[in-house]
Amino acid sequence: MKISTRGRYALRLMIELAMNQDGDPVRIKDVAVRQDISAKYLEQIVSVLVKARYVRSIRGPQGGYRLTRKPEEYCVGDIIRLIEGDMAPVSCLEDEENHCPRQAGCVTLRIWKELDEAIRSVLDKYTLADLVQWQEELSQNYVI
Amino acid sequence: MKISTRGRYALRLMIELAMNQDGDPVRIKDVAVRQDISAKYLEQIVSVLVKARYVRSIRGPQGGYRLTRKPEEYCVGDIIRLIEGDMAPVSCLEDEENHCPRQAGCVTLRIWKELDEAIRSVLDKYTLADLVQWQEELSQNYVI
DNA sequence: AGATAATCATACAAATGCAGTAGGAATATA
DNA sequence: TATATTCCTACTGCATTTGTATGATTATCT
Repeated sequence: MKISTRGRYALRLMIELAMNQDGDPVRIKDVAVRQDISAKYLEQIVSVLVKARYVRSIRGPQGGYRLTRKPEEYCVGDIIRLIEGDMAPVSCLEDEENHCPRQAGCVTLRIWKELDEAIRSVLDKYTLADLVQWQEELSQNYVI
Repeated sequence: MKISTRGRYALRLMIELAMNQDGDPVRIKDVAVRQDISAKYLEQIVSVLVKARYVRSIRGPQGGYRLTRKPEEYCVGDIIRLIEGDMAPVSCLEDEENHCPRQAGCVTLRIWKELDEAIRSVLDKYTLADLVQWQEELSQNYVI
């Protein structure tokens, strides 16, 4: 039960954008180098973010990407779920209503629901702003 | 990020065994029918449980499987992890020590650690005895 | 002893998802 | 017009998942 590279890459990309919100738009190529990710692969990932209006793209030279909102308005769970799909640990819990015919007598479901809640609460607890702040704290430690 | 059928089937199998601890050994065939799982597939899963000494097998006619310990001595996480492998949400957290070269400057790691903890705490919170009890409560409700 | 009922072992296979690679089209800048 | 960037889509290799299939082994019962 792993988070895929797509989800993790998307989050790292979003952190980079959040940290450069005041400067020029951020190019995929640069992120790819800094984060050691295939640029072509990152392109596919960012295109999902663009379509969801999480980021805005600027084409042509001096182009790149920018967040459309403030970092504190993106919670980690939103980004992960957008790229990764539903994060429910079992498919019974994906939709609003459970379609599993066994659900009435299924005691394991109770565990999965609790697990789902736990996962959700961690992922929805932090925003990009938190991650940016941690990153800045980290960098400071290294400079000193 | 889903729990596989193998892990879920294993848990349901273990619940069946826990509920029949006093009676005859439980046959795979019967569990397969009741739980609507391929018997041959279940055989493969149970063999892992046998090798780990989570259950004992009795061969030949009137044979089947039995728990080796009391239901309250199996926590859900143990069963899931045995069948499913490590449940850490990222591979960096699989081993005792993190081998990722990026770890020192990786802020997302903090999220994944917290997520790992949350998952672990839910899965390790309940034992087979809890599940058996819930199952019995459920059945009662239907009888009345 | 022999038929039978169960577990045990292993190989195979179809489907799916993951993690990219590849090639080029579209667009904006200088 | 050359260039730098995003955008689009197809393809591919690999691993994992979810089983099937076949038969060997072992114990029981008549």
